[in-house]
Amino acid sequence: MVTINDIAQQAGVAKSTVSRYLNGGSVSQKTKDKLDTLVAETGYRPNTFAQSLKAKKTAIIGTIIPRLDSYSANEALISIDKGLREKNFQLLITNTNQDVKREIESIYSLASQKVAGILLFATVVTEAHKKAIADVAIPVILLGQQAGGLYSIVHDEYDAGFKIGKYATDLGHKNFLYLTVLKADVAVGQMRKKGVLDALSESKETTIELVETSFTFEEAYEQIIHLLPDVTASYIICATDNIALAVLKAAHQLKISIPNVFSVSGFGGYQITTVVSPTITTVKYAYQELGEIAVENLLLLLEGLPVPKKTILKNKLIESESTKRLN
Amino acid sequence: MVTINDIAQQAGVAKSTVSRYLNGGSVSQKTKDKLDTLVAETGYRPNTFAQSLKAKKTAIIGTIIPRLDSYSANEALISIDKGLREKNFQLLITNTNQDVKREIESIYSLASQKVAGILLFATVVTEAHKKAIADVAIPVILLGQQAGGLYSIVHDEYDAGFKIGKYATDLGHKNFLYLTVLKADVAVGQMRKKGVLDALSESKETTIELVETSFTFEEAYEQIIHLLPDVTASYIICATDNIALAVLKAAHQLKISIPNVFSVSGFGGYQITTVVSPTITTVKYAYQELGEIAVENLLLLLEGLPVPKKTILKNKLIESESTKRLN
DNA sequence: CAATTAAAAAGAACCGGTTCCAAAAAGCAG
DNA sequence: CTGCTTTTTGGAACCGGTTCTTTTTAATTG
Repeated sequence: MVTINDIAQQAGVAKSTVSRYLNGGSVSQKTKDKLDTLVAETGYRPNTFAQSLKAKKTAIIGTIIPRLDSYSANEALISIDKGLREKNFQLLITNTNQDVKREIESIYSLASQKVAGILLFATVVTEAHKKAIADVAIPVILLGQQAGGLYSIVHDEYDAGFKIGKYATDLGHKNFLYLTVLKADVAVGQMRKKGVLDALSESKETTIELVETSFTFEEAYEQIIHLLPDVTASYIICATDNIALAVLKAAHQLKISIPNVFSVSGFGGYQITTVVSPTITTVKYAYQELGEIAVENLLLLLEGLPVPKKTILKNKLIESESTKRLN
Repeated sequence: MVTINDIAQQAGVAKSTVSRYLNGGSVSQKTKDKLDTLVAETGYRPNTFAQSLKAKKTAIIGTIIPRLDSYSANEALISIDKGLREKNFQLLITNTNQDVKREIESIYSLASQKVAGILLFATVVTEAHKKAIADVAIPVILLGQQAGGLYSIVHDEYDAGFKIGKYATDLGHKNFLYLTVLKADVAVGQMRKKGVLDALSESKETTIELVETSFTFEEAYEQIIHLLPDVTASYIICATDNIALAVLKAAHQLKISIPNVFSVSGFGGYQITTVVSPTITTVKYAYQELGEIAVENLLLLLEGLPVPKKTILKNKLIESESTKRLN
């Protein structure tokens, strides 16, 4: 690989001159011409390590995502990528495969790679997270989860849950099955659920059964196909669209008609909810906006400017074919 | 940020001693203990830039993907990520947003970041690609597309197309609509199509109309919803599962019953084809295997070992509910 | 206990850039 | 043509690690 020294030597100038040339400093027309051709010929590109080593910083933003096939993370990543590109930052994506330990590792690992900032799609926020974030002296913004004292951008999970609960009881439903995810997930497992429960409790004589399932489609499907025949509820509230899809498939497999036997709704507003039949009632989250604000805030932090500790994003109920009025 | 010099100074030893300690060289128990606590206290982590600068290489593999929400790329990325992690390599993902110019840029950019190797999910392979790959003296493997002289791992596109064509004519279909993508895409736009056409030509009195559409669901849907009412064919061959999904949605919107009015099939074997109703007949590609082989071959190349220039992956026809026998 | 050997630590050079400062070259006015 | 200013260039130091060589310290042995 050709280095700045090679270029300097071939041009018969000092490497400091080449460096100045590369960075738009004052060089004579003569040496400029000489270096122009030399750089073009050799295809020379500065070693970014050497640059970053000297500069003590990079133009790289690290993102930590739980899964590579997460719809919500991908949607947000698209706008993050776009936003960063406009500001000449590079995006580094790290996958943790939903392993909390790897989330922590990734924070440290990104820090030793001297990324300028970190966007963390956390599943849970433990003390280890807080310690890691404090240890690495790098701006970190949590996405989709919140924790006291840390910068975070979150969806209004409680409101989303409440909207669904209200909507379902307004349709006249009384008996519910709620397919949730592990409680440790504060945003989905707790806030969202609390919204649902609060809304249901405003209506008379409602019952709700809680069953914990998985984020992944396959695991959820396996569980649901066994569970579905015994469901007596008239409305299944799924904690994510993925779970709702699993219910739909299981129902189709078991020849259970939706929404006639029971109504189903999800959370997320994944595009796929509009593609399947029946289309799924859901709450659409502002993933794209999440990404935009994440980039905006992170870049402000990098400049040392003040940024709100917590941003809450609005969502929207999308009424669709998978739910039915009872009264 | 704490550096090796800080550690050395606080421990009262030379930085070379600290380096030796960190890399498992011989150090006395006394200094070992001292450094143990010091490193733990300060949370010291070596600056990877400085390390890579000296080592003149990294343990990072760069991947270039056309879209962040590409199912096929994501499926492959999952196994790539897994494979690399096992070998202690890090994965760096670069998105090009389907911009060929950015594909080329990314190759150079990854090179100046001194990645050990590059996995390129190319959409097309131009001369500029070949030049870039030659310029950067780094192993590059093309995924999903092929080009003379370059390492590549591809799906058997021709065979996939032929399978669908054979299957459809066996069902008794004669009149086809083929929704394809831009011709510049050799793998999908040409090879796959050729397989279909060859299979159809083996059957008597078949007609086929070709219409070019987009890789993205939304664009394809917009086009198809206008086109569908006038379709006279009995079978719509979609060049990707995404397009097939768009046809399904448009049909549902227009109250056209599939497979009764016409049959529909895709290519890819996306999970979602098994979730929708009707489930979609498709050819399932070995994305996971693609990722595994990609990692395996790239690591062999890094060791200077011989690797086949071209690997062709098998695929499998998945017969499903979206297609119907005519005879 | 001195001589020999092994283990541990220190010191310097290097990786490939950037930046600061001093030196050289060029330009300009009197 | 001289002296002064401005522009261009060269040299050295530095970023934070690793590695090689040399020196110091500790252990072993006759």
